[in-house]
Amino acid sequence: MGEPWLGDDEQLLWRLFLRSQVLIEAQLNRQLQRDSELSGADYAVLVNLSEAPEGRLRGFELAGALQWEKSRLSHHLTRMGNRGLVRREGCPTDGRGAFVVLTPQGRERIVAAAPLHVAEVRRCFIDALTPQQRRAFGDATHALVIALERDRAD
Amino acid sequence: MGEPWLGDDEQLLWRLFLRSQVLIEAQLNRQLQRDSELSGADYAVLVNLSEAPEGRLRGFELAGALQWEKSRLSHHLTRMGNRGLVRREGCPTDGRGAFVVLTPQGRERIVAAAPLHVAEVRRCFIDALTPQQRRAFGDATHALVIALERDRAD
DNA sequence: CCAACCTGATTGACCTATCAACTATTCCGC
DNA sequence: GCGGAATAGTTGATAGGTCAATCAGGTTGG
Repeated sequence: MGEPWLGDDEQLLWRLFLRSQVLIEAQLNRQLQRDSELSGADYAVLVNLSEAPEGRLRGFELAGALQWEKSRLSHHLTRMGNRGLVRREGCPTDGRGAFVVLTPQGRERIVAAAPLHVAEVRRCFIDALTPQQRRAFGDATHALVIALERDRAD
Repeated sequence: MGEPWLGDDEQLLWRLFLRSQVLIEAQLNRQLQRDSELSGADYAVLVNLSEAPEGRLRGFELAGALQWEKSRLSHHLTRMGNRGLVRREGCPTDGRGAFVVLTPQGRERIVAAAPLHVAEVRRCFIDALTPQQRRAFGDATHALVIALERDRAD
């Protein structure tokens, strides 16, 4: 299926999708910064660590979960380390590796931030859609993610 | 509607949405860079200019269309200017303002890039969805954008 | 057992984005 | 018209992201 160019409806759909991305990302980053002094990236790191046993993960696990490049993770952890949110710890069983550990401070911060952030997600994403729209949206998004991941072959 | 925390299905929906954003953005940026040596940001600027009469827009119009901060636009235009893609031109009727103008080079580049990019959008977005999914998805995304824009009150 | 290769992670250079401060001009009410 | 507010745009400092190079520690085949 599919001719070259995009039809009007297809174009509209695409532009709406792009716009929704930009708007929602901006809105949520604003909320995090305002209420919790965290960036979206900070939040994602903290959520992953806080859900891991003992608040610790190997670097490559964290990078995989976030789908970040290792160098991005390394730089970001350095900055978060300077703010006292995380700490690096050598791995006893693999001399190359390191654990990333949530500090008590970091845990406090994510515990305080999460409810506010989730409320904002609900307010401007979940509650903006009717239950039918949510189902349809989830269905379509799922198809999209499947296709994109097959495409990347990862 | 809407209790505090998110249910499992809501959580899944949200994480799918985030993931689809990351994947599709990465995929399209890769394609643009590989085939046309343009970033997504470059492409967005060039599309907006190329669709404007005479390939020229006032800075604030361009910033509005892209939903960019003025300083981001200014920096980005400087860089694109250095690469010969756009040019700044004073505005005769408003001494503060400036036009951003597509150079012949810039037009060549966007004309060459667009078909390849559109083909990729079709391949990994449009064609990944069935016609019903497209309709439902468009409907939901539209609701989302409306809500977000009302929210921003802009 | 050791050379070649792979993996986990860091670093530095460079590019891009954001924020706050600033300049210059226009608009507006009186 | 004039003083203050609003608008258009630039700049510089700083934070964040990407790429290529590097390094140390594992792994494996001959």
